Amino acid sequence: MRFPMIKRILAIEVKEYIGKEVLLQGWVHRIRQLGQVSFIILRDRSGIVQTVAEEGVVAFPGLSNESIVIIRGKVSADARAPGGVEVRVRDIDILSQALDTPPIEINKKIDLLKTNLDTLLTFRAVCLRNPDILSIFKVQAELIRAFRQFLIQENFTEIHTPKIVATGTEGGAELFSVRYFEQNVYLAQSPQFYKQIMVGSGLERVFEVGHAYRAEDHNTTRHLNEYVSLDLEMGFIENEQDVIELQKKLIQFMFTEVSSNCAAELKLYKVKTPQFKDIPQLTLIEAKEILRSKCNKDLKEAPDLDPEGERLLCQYIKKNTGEGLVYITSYPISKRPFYTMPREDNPEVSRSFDLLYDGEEITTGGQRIHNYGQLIKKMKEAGLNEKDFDFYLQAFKYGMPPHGGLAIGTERITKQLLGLGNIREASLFPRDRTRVAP
RNA sequence: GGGGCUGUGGUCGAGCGGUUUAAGAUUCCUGACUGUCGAUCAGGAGGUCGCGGGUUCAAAUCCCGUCAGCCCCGCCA
Repeated sequence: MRFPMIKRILAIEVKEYIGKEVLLQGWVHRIRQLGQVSFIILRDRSGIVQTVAEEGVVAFPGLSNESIVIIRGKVSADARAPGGVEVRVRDIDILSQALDTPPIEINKKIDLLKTNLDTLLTFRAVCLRNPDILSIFKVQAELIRAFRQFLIQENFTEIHTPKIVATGTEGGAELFSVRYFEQNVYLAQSPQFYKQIMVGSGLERVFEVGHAYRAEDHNTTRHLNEYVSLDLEMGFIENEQDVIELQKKLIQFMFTEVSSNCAAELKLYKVKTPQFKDIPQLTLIEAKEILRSKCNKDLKEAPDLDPEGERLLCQYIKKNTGEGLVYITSYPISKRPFYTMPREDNPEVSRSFDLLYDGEEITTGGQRIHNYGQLIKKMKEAGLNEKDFDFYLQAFKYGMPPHGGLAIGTERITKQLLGLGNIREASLFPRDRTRVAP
């Protein structure tokens, strides 16, 4: 170590050290060489800062983009520098040299970077260095952090439930099968049963940030076979409206936090968080009627909206109310899992809901059945064997409060917020129909 | 699972039977420039046009197969 006396500072802190000697460590983001003066742009976790080498870069053989360096120099205020401050290079040490030119352009702005998604994913480790691409995951981390903070404030307890399970939530068709010593097990498609059990355990209010696995043969811009689910479940509710009310506050909090803590990242993607007053609610029947009468789309007897219907409906709602989100409620019970609570006044209609955000579903939730006998009956009707679900049914047999919950798709809300074209962009290392590496 | 489409230097792409020695942009290398900030200017490097077969006097271009990828639908977070 050549400069043991000086502590490292970050790029963002340079402006606080005008006139002082500093030590920076980071990546060579870009070199601009002009005759006898060279600009070396340094990148670290806090951002980028300009350094100036008066004698040119020839004094530092081996210096190239992406090499890891230690730069020592004096901070000077200069109106010509970006941000009005720069570091006058005294010395550079190369900690780790980049041996080759990166396959994609790391220092390019996102709107100038024309690289295809497939290439970006193939060179994922390299392309994540691009600050604009990396900022997607700063926003995502903030969404998750805010989700966690809000729920903790609301007295929820964070739980971690198994992803290796013996049975699925709905039966087994969309589950990945895994060899587990001498038996066959599955990857959990949802923490549904476990979070309900934990409501019954006495925690009342629980949440989980965890992976969910879907062995569905889909290949679209909004599906992953492994995704991060933001789940919550709460006891002692009146009905699904209590869950919706909580989620409205939750979503508002998440967006407010991202808006203030990720302002630069949102600006980069030219987006703003939705500034909703109140998220409107439509029953499925009302939604279909709007589509039929206002959007010239007749879904007839369809038990759900199709993707085009979701897009058109959101456009209509935005035009007429300014809201970017909309709840769809009262789905037919036949379209929902067996544990979904039916309405007392109409057992064909469920107390479940979806939340659409700019034309795409980001949440499904609802009230669940808490009556043991009713649950068994529904389970049998769904063709499931109650013996396989004894671990789950125990929670109900000995008394279960009325409860409900929901799940938010992390990659989906990230994609919708940033206006990304493909959900794979919102996953660090996406798992889709064919991609299992990197 | 069904349907549509695309594979051309590191990256992005034009060309879609014959003056094509495969355009252009960007990256990279060399040179010029003491204030760049998508630097600029000059020069240079980099491609058996995904792979295999076929049609033709002639194939990046047409046909078949194959592999890879993208998009839409069903389903869902």
